Order: sequence, then C-alpha cells, then structure tokens
Amino acid sequence: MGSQTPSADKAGGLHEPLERPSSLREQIYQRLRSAIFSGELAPGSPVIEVDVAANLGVSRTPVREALRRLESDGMLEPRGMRGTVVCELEREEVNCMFDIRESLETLAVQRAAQRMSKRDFAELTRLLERMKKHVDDPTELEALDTLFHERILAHAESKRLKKMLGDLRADILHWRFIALSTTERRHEVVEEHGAIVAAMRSGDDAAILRATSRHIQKTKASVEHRGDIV
Amino acid sequence: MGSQTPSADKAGGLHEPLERPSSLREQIYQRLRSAIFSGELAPGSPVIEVDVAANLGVSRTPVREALRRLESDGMLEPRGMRGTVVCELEREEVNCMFDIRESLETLAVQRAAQRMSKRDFAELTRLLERMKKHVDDPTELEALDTLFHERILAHAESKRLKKMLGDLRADILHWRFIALSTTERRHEVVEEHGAIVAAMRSGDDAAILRATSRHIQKTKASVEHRGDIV
DNA sequence: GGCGGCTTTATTGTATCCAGTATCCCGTAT
DNA sequence: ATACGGGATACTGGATACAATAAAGCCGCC
Repeated sequence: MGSQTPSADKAGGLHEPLERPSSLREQIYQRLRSAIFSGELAPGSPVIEVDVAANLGVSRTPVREALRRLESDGMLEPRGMRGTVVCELEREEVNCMFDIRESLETLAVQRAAQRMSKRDFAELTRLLERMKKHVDDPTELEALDTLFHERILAHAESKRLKKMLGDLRADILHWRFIALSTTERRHEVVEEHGAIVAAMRSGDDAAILRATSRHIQKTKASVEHRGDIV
Repeated sequence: MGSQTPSADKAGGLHEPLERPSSLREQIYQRLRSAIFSGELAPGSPVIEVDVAANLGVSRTPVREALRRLESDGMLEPRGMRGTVVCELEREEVNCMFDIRESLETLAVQRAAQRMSKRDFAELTRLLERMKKHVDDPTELEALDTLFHERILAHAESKRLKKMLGDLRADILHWRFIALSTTERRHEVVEEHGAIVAAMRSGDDAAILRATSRHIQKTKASVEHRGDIV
C-alpha cells in the first residue's frame, strides 16, 4: 500500500527532499483516501472512474492511477469490469491491525534504540516534554504522537519498516484519534511514551517489547471498549 | 504493495473465482518485478515508460500503472520528472525484511492456530509429508513451502496480514530460494516446519513464537552466510 | 575562461478517443 | 411462469495526442 504518512505538523525536518505541490494523482489519492477513512465514502460504495473524474473536474487518467493504488492498498476492491467498491473494514480486522502494529513497532523501537545517539535521545525527550505540555489537546497530542513515532522510525533505518508502519498508522489514524478522546487515556499515553524511551535507554530488548506492547495494546483496548467506533 | 503471491502449482481449488488471462498491466507488473529480482534490471537502472512500452510493444498506459504499483511497492524510486530507477536493496535492508517477516509470521501462525480445526491441521500435516518427499528438489520444496505458509495465512483471517506477508515473501523469494540450495538446509527446513505445526497443535503462543522465530532466523542466517547473494 | 540565462531535450503528466466486456433489462418462446 | 436470447448500457482497458517540467547543454557576455 502506498502513501507517505500524512504527517502531522512537521514543517519538515531538513533531509527529506521537500514535498512538491504534488501531482493530480497524488491529490486524488489523498482525497479519496481520507474520504474513505472519514466514512464519507462508506464501505460498499461503488467508486466509478468517470464519476470521480467528473466530480473533481479532471480526466480519468490520474483517477485511474489513484484507484489502482488504493486497490493495491487494499482499500478498494476491483469488481471485474463493473467498477470498484470501498472495502469493508471489520472490527476484527482493525484489531489485527493493532496487533500487527504492535509487532512492527516493537521491532522499530528496538532497531532505533540500537542506533540512536545521546543527542537523538535528547531530542526524543524534548518531544516527550512537549507532549506533557499538550496533554489536554487531543489534536496536538496526536500530532506529537505521530511525530514521536516518526522520529523512531527514522532511526530504525529500514525503508520497508518505515513504509509498512507509516501506512498502518495512517490507516488506523481514525481509531488512534478516538483513543485520545478521554483525559485519562491522554495522560496514560504520555506516560507510556515515557516508558518506551526509558526502555530504549536501557537497551534491553525485552523491556522495549514490554513497554511498546503495553502502549499499543492499551490503545487497542481503549478503542475496543467504545462501541461507537464505526 | 501489491501482488498476489506468485503461488505455487495449485491448479486451483474450485471456489476461487478463476483467474482471468490477466490484463496487460498485470503482466507488465509481473514481468518487471521478476526482472528486478533476477537482477536483469540492476539497482540504479533507469526505468523509462516509453522504453518499456516500446520493448513490450504496448502503449504507455498499462506500463505506467505497473510502474506506479512498483513504486508503491518500494521497488522503484521516482526521480522527479526524470524517470524512475530500480531501488537499491542493501544487505541490511534484506536482513530487516527477514526480521519483519519473523514478527508477522509469528503473529499469523498464532492467529491461525487459534482458528484451525482438526481437519485443517490434517491438511497441513499432509503438506508436511509432501515436503518430506520432495526434500531433494529445491524448486518443488520452495513451492510447497510457499503453499504451507499460504495455508496458514488463509487461516489467520486477516486481509492486511495476508497482504503484508504475501508481499514480503514474494520480495525475498530470491533469497529464500538461495537458502534452499544446500541439502542440509532443506532437511532443516522440513524439520522446522514440523516444529511449527507441533507448536500450533499445542496452542502455546510462546512455543509458536520460538518455533517460528527459529525457522525464519535460520533462513536469514543461511542467506547471510553466503556472500554471493546479490 | 568562467558564469548566468536561454534553449533544447528527455521524460512524465493529463486529456481524449476507441474498443472490449460484463451486467441488466426486456421481449419472446416454451 | 420461467428460461433463454438479444440488445442497450455502463463501465473499464488500452492507445494516442498534447501539455508541462525539469535537467542538461549551449551560447554569449563579462
């Protein structure tokens, strides 16, 4: 599945080659993607090339490439020659996505811990401080959370891991955000991130596994609790 | 990233909706993909839409969709408006891919174990027998190995997991195959699969983790040994 | 001889056209 | 009534033509 993380505030660490205004197909891709997540395009809805093209006032060509990519992402399902439909995302599937994320995030944190310098740790700690400050603002906290995991991902030094986790995080953004809706959970989240950093400092893989698993599983649980998910 | 596992022999159980001769874009995708794996298209080589189209005698349209997909897979890197190039795949990246696979495969096996019936286990065991029979034929063994993991994936009941692992397995096919080049390793592989099934039968997640990790890590190690990889 | 700006060129981005194909609907015959 | 067949219809698949763009080359100027 493709997609650079939609990325929170991040006015851009220098290094990354600077995002260009992006082509039509990219914009269409993003637009459709978020339409699907927001529920504006409900599961089961047909997605027709010509319609999308007409609605957005572009030709079919860029639309098609966007659709192909969404198919490849598993968000759309091709229906033979009769259009594509938005895929269902069952509750169990979402649960599994959290489990997948647990596995991969653990791996990423472990790899990052092995590669980070003192300075890098200091940076993470600063991020932690910022999170503490914004513990009452779900939106800001989510952004910082994303930033936090992005920093770790950067240090994990694996394109593949970065891509997989980035996509996964983006795809469950909606639920992650829901998880931040209670004051209690927000405080927990900040604490859990602290625990992860502490574990990373210790360099103990088992400790990292514990801290990371706890973080993800509690997020998963806090989403599972609420019936009003989708 | 997209791609159904190339799938071994499997002349198709009835049920699956019957594979169509497949569109041009699919063929092009597969062709390019294998060209990249085989090294025919070396890392760094530019891949130009018009050239590919001309070589294959088709128009740019299907080629582009194939390229977009390969980009999304992380196999090609877009170079602004100046073509795309085949990505480097560093040794460390391959290592990481094995580690990712270890995590995900473990998860998949655990999920499958929880969901499989006696009959399903019997089927896996039969597969195991076939592997024992073909332990001297790397090609056949690889096919059976793929089939084995595919069966498990099917029982894990998660589209996302299936896709991620399927892609990953396909992308390291080359190396997995290399790993099967020695008689000794082939016998080990069969034994390791047996251990996985045994662990699944026990239903003990920790045991599954051990068996699966051992299998993947030994494969990884047997690849790492050989300097002649790429 | 080096340097800035114009031109050229290679390559992608987008639009449009035609062809193929699955689905649906309806008329007809059994 | 029901099953069959023949379009009409609504899409996608692929080809082609045209526009945009960024890198590289080139020329004149200093």
